[in-house]
Amino acid sequence: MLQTHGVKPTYQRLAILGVVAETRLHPTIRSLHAVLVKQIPTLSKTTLYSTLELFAAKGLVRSLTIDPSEVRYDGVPELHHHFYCAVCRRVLDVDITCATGRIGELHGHRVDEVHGYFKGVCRDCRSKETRSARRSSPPKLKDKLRRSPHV
Amino acid sequence: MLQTHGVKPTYQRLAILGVVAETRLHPTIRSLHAVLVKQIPTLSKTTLYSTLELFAAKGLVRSLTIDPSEVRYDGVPELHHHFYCAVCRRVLDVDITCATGRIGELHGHRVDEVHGYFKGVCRDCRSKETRSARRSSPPKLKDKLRRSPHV
DNA sequence: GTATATGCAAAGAATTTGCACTATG
DNA sequence: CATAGTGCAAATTCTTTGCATATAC
Repeated sequence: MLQTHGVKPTYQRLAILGVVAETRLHPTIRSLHAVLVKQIPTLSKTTLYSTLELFAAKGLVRSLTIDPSEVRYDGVPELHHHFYCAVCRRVLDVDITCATGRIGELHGHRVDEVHGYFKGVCRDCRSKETRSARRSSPPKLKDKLRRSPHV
Repeated sequence: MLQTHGVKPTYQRLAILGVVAETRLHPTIRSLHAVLVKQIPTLSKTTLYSTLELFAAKGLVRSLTIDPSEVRYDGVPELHHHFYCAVCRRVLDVDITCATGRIGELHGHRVDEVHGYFKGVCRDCRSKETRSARRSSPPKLKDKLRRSPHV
């Protein structure tokens, strides 16, 4: 997989690609580090940053800027779009194909990537919303869950 | 305009909304500050951050995360999508209406915002690309134009 | 006069860089 | 061995916060 894309398969890179490709949780650098350190105790975030940038350049992963505070990574090769829940901060896959054919050209610009970002409140969080929750004042950022769920 | 959205019209807010609403350059906090300080020398970035967060909450502007390094703001009320040029880092409007009707509901999730982000190289930068430019090594981030164009 | 808005300075957090060390072929 | 990958620590930059001052109704 790595060789076919011109990337030297090191121990770290294989482990990183494994996690990104098998999960659909759209991990962040931080969550990847938290998970992978168990397996590779010396793994640094520097390596994660450079490796994921390399993977993105080689088309092995896509980087998502749907979460305003952290970059998310997607290792599923099929082009698809995403939903971001402002409450639980999960990123979910959306399977509509609309606009995905626009890769190539648009208004004379060369289009390399198309990202469809839908933002709102996911089904799970909607059902948990209570009147008391709606009534409370908006949380400060540091009280919000800045940390996304594992991986 | 401000009163109708439940926002007290202060001097700063009027000036900020004026710039964001009249330009189509999708300004950042930094570029807004650079422009507005000429008119309001004491204007702080703190005020810009809190004001634009307020405007976004009231639906007066939309915040775009298409530029991975800075939040962009869009004051044009009509729903539209965006193109990001990886070379000159401009954000351009795109007039396709695809997926804009998805606001409301999707897979049971409540959708408040839809963002269509197209990324690539804009028409102007394509025509400027020379063989020597293509041959040069990728620039370091600090050598890239981190600063977006004015406003 | 009380509530809200503004602004400064400091803190917080994600990302990038410099450089030394290590592993790969 | 030479090249390329890794990792630590420091630096950079965007964003948020705490609190003091100023403004508005």
